[in-house]
Amino acid sequence: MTEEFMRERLEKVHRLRAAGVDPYSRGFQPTHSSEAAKALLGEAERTPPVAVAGRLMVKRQQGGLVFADLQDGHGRIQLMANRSILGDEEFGRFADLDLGDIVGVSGPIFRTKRGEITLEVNSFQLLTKSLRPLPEKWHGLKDVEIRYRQRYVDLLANPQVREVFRARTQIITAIRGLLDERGFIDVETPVLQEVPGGGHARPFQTHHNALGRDLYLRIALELHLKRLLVGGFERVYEVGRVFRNEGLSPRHNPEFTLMECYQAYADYEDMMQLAEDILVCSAMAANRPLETSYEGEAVNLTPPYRRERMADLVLEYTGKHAAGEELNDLFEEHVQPRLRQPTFVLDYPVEVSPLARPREDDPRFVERFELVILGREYANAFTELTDPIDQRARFEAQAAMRAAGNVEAHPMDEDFLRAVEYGLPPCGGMGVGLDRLVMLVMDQPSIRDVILFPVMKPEA
RNA sequence: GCCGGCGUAGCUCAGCUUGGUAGAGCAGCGGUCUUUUAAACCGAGGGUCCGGGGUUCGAGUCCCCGCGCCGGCACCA
Repeated sequence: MTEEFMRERLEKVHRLRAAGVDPYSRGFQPTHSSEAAKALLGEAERTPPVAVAGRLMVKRQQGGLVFADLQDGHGRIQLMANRSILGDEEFGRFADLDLGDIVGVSGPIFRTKRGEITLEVNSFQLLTKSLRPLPEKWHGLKDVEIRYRQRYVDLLANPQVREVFRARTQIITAIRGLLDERGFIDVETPVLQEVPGGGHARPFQTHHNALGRDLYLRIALELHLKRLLVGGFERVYEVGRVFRNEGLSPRHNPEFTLMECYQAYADYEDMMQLAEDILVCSAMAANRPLETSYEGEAVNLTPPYRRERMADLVLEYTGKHAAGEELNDLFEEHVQPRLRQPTFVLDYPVEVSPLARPREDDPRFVERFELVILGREYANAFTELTDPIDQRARFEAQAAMRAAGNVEAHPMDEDFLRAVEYGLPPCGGMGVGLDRLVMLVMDQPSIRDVILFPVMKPEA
């Protein structure tokens, strides 16, 4: 069927070329978007001619009239071609256009008897001939496999999907704006790294031919950003892709987008404030309310968020006094899934936080928090460890775990230690997984719904 | 990696339990129709039923293997 369909369209392409029409032409200049063209009419009966361009999505022929919906980057506008205006030949050419074709049209805007704001086609130009059939106009494209593999079809067939990705961009732009406004500078650090540090995750390995050595794709942004604080930048951030060689799930894509920021002379209390600001600014950027819901569950993102020490939460939910990795394990198993409203979980065990500053009153714990909403983490931050002697000891402890077979233990990074030995100012830092943030704000159930081209196995 | 569900026309879906060699709507094709809005009406088409094997006189349907997708677990601050 596809073969037959495409053969017919290809024959049409040849016929058009033979008739002197370029089915892949250019030079059409739209004067208005579909939205702007519709807005132009106001209360008037007719406007002067405008030019719009886009893809034909629906066609309805009524004898000497053809109605069609033209979709552009902003929305849709109805077109009406009239045989008695265009003449037989041009009208025939318009009626011969296919769904999926990209066309430029010119003419005045008016209102039909049914009240639909419509462009009366005075002239038109085929810009791009489409060779493949569009998904169904009413049900759209539902098959998730095609939606993810051929996102271009998903985007052109399902307007809500375009809105999600537009919102994603608006959220990230707003977060950048917030940080820029506060004096953070937007930097770029290496994706290809000798030592994949700053987190606990299995890295992707690659190879540089000319250097003749293996490199890793970064799993986090942290260690290079802190080097920049050593260099004298006092507030830095990066929005960047990181890569973790782990399983896939509705919450995990092997590559995802992380925002990390570091602020000299700040601590994790400041980062909590910043986290709240980022959540609020994200919801606003996407035009979503703070009192909202995710997959049907009510959630209120209005600050201030509850703050609880991890040890207190574990005691409350399990009745157990615990410390170290056991505390963290108990928290993750018994507490985190039950934290539904936004909660800052404070003061992690030092054993699971090799880059964070110990609490002065109890060095078994560090000044670290994670922001948990609906059982999921949205931010991870600490008052950074600035003592190079302690940092070296932490790395050595991690190296021992690594030697004992823990592949996710933090690797030794001598250059980072050297930087810290020059002097890292006291600072707070935070990381926010932006994909999951967009999922929350836009109420999307899968990370694949907020990543344009998620990782898939090969077809066939 | 393990467990479960799913895979039928370009798209959205029936048919599978109770085997008898495939159906609808939209899209496409041919025709009628000058203000339509999921938009009509008439007509003729269109399928390696994910792939491979097996059981059977006969498999879209039952069994086995494989592939892909979805979900859960494992993994994953």
